[in-house]
Amino acid sequence: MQADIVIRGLGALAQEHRLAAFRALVQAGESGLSAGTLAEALQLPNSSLSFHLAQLTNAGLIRQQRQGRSLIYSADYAAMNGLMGYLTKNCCAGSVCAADANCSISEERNVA
Amino acid sequence: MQADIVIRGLGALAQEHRLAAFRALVQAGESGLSAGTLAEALQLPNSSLSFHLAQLTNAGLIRQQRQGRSLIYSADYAAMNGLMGYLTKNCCAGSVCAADANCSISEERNVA
DNA sequence: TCGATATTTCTACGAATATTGAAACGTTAG
DNA sequence: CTAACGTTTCAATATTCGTAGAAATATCGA
Repeated sequence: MQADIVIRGLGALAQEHRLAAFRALVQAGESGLSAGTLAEALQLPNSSLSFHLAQLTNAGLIRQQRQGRSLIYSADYAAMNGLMGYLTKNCCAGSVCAADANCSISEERNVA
Repeated sequence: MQADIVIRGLGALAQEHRLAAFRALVQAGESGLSAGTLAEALQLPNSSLSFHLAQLTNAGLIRQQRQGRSLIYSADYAAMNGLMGYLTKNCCAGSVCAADANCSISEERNVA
């Protein structure tokens, strides 16, 4: 995991509606939620939500899958884990979360 | 930890120079680094770095402390841990980073 | 095929962010 | 007190983001 994708992931989550959407998708689990369901849950116009879902998709944090007329979105847990792994390794040197560092991906060494 | 401060924290880290600055401060430990040292390390004009440090400070991720003519910045580990805690609890329901869960799932499955 | 449904893309615009030289501010040394 | 130093704030500008109605695209049922 390199800084570039990490930054996109952080940026994707750093917005009220997107964080809410991602939380909802994480909670929804593998089966995911349709765009319409999410729009209603978050009280957002469809076009606005679509914009945010595109951001999350572009950051690799969620995935899209058509089911009939609906598009079902679901959280990409692996991507989120990668993000957490980077933060744990690079931004938590001092304390609690450093204890979990060896639990994460152990292969990469990002210097830049 | 509420969503609002989490969003500010994520937003603060979601930028190339700020992520680099925060990483450097985490690495520097409790003693921190002066603004000038950071500016040189990151190859940024002082005024640009100052803007980014203000963002990080405003998000509560770093602290400032005067020492002579210099301002020493240092990472606030507790804030970062709070951020990680929120993400772990709210955005990682499914898998590895769920703290208690299996640390061995995605060993080599790192999708960039 | 036609019309309804689900969703995205287009468009436009105000708000927020990033950048950097110049000016201002606090601190220290002489 | 004055000059130099370290840093921030100001000002101006360019870029990106967030929003939401309208138009376009894809799918389904009749």
